[in-house]
Amino acid sequence: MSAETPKRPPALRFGRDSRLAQSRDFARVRQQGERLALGCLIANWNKLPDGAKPKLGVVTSKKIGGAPERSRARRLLRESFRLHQHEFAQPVELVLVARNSIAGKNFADVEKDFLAALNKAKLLKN
RNA sequence: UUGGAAGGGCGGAGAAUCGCUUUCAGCGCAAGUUGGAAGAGGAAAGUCCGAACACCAUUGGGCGCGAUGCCGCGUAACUCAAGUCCGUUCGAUUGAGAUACACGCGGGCGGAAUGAAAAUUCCGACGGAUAGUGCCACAGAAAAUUAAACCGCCUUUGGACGCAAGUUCAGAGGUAAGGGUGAAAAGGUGCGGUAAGAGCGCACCGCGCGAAGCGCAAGCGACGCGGCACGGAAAACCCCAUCGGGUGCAAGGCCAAAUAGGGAAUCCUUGGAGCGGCCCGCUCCAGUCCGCGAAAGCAGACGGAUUCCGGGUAUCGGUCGCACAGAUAAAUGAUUCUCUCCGCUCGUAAGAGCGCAGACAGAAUUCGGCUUACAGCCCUUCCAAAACC
RNA sequence: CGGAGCGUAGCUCAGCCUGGCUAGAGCACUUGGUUUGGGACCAAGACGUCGCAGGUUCAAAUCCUGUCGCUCCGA
Repeated sequence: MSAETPKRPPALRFGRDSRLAQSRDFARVRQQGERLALGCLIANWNKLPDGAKPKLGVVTSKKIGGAPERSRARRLLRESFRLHQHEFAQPVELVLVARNSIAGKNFADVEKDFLAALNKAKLLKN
């Protein structure tokens, strides 16, 4: 993970243990965690102790559109998290809520909003 | 060739890297890791019908409720049997049985449009109005029980006027041909008939009843009889016949260990908390047992069912293999390259450039149907226009 | 998976059950009056594919069928 082993970057995996799966996990993060709205998403997060794995949950409500739009929004947000999961300053439980404006956006736009939100929340390393 | 209508079909291809779900194989005590294979649709949608499947209820019948309502044929999941080919494709075997008052096809009958007709096209919730109750606004004399006299027509009585023919006023009666109202006025046309009229009589048409014959049937119907009785509407209530028990995979099951919470047992022993200055004591909790009642999990659920070979007590191993999405805060994604389709621009052309393969849309127990959405392309038939032969 | 309701003028609703009358009410809008001017008030006016399509009927906002959209509820 440190800069001294740049030859083999850490694996960008996103398995079951990187996801929030239960309703009470979502409720805990959204009630007790911190919150920030920016661009096409709303971020809720709860800091975890060092050494834990970061976890992600995505909420796509019916307001976004039909099932294809909701699935696409979820996949784009999840991919953004997957590609940048090792850049967190501290492990967090993160719940991303998609807003209406995400419909029709491509991956680059969504990734930009994702990084901007995390920067503003001071969750990234740099 | 272009445009339109109807019907049917397709709904990009190949590759690289990083990921996800399922599964197989290898390595590893395990966590895991490496490699292979597979991974959204014609509508997966709406949830509008029906079926399967599961559980609950159930002697039988009645009432009620709902659905269906011309005739014939056909069709799924499913079940059974045979076979074990094909290898991933264009197409993942064949045969038989079974169900549908889902639906499809064909036919009959009815209606509408076009037409001189024949006919063609389209549409039809297509049992019953003589089982009963109720309704038919406005207009009109009258709107359904024996129909009904506003104008008119005819006969006639009385009065007035007039030489008379006759005119007019009032009344009595006949009359449904004509006018007028209406969506609809109680058969139509013609001839006879009559004071005037009238199925009053006759012919044809229509209607009703019967019927040889034809057709699997719905039904058609030569011919005969009847003077005509039967308005509309059951998508008003209703009657008749047929069918339907209810709930739905969040159905319905299972769960080693452990648990929020709960119940039981027990104060013998142990720990903790409270009352108390301390001990004894008392109370509570945990420890013990029970337990799917919440979360989580397994399974239902997407299948190697079956055959053959070898050994065995159960059964195990191998082989062939009709299988070939199986998620659960819910996989099927991200980035990039090449090709092709289509559109636009430039160009005589070859071609070049631009446009995110660009529409509707994401499986959730399974199957069949219906309906709705849909960029672009292809095929068939028909119609119209233009060009050519 | 199952159930219930709604769609009528720019907005909020009535009328639908039991078909016919001019599709109506309030707010909003326009014009005129009143006032020094505005508001309020008075008078007049305009505003409707009754969500869409088809059917039944002489006649449909109303009855029936299909369809589209929206809202809510239960496990």
